[in-house]
Amino acid sequence: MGGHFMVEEADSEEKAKTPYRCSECGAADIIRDVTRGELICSRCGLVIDEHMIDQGPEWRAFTSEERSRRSRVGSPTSYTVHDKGLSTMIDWRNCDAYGKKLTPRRRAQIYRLRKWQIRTRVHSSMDRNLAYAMSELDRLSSQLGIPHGVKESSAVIYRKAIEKSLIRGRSIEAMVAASVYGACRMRKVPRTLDEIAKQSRVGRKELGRCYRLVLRELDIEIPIANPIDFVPRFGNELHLSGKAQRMAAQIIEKAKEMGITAGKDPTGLAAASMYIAAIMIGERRTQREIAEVAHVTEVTVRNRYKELIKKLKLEVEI
DNA sequence: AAGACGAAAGTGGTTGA
DNA sequence: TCAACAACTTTCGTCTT
Repeated sequence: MGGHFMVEEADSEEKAKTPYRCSECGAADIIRDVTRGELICSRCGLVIDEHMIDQGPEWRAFTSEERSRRSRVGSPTSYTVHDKGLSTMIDWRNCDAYGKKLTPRRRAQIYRLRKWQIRTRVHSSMDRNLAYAMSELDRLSSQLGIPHGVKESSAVIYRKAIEKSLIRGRSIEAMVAASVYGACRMRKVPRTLDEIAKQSRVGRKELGRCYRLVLRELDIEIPIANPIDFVPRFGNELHLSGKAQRMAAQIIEKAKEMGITAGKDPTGLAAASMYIAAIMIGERRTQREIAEVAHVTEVTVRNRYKELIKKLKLEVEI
């Protein structure tokens, strides 16, 4: 029993989501792997679309479109150009160059111009910060291999953080890292705190603190970590089939229904259900292999999967 | 010999007084 | 602010395949 439950349903759901069919085998059994930004045929493994992928450092070769998109969030990377082109000052007197009073219409225009000049000046004070932050964001996101969209979200979060002046007294690096973590959670492309901490010069503790601050001060809706989101990434690292991954997802789903997921490490849960699923499908992996990709210990995998089997009444011959 | 198992002690974070 | 607490980790000896 249960060996292939609901696989069909998963299929139709995917079909509804993506119009794609595999050009190799014609199957509509397409898996969307957000982590890698790929659409993959789960039957033959053909990568159908990898356009969502973030190619890491290469993206620095800006297209003009990309440059304009980036200028929305950041500033030029050079420290020297900040004031260039902005050095004209608008006089505060409402007179023209000859000392004549301005017409009301003209005055209104000048008023708007002044306003914008002030605004741009405020911006330029942020620029130094942003310039540094964005280059750090570049580095971090390419090292972590996160997709473009998530990076953009990170930038938006960071900007909000600046506007609320949350950066003061904290390191830029830490706040960038926290923004990235938040964006990953938001976009359901989970990275663990540890993974991010390892790539930045920020300790796990500090990163967690900053993240919580960001969470509290800017009210961003961030979905609670879902173990299922880890499945595709871990699954690919373990070379598990799509079938096994779906099975793991279903086990997690069941566990959630039974309410035994609260307070448990989501990565541990993902690891355990993948262990079970792999065995059920006949693609057994050792606890050690799984523990390694999930960054938890074998003991945790063990404890979780014992609990899952017991509570979910899964019968598995180990 | 590698993998799985579980006990015991330690660690960092949350909670409630 | 502090102690209790639950979850997770580390370590290690034993059992199983």
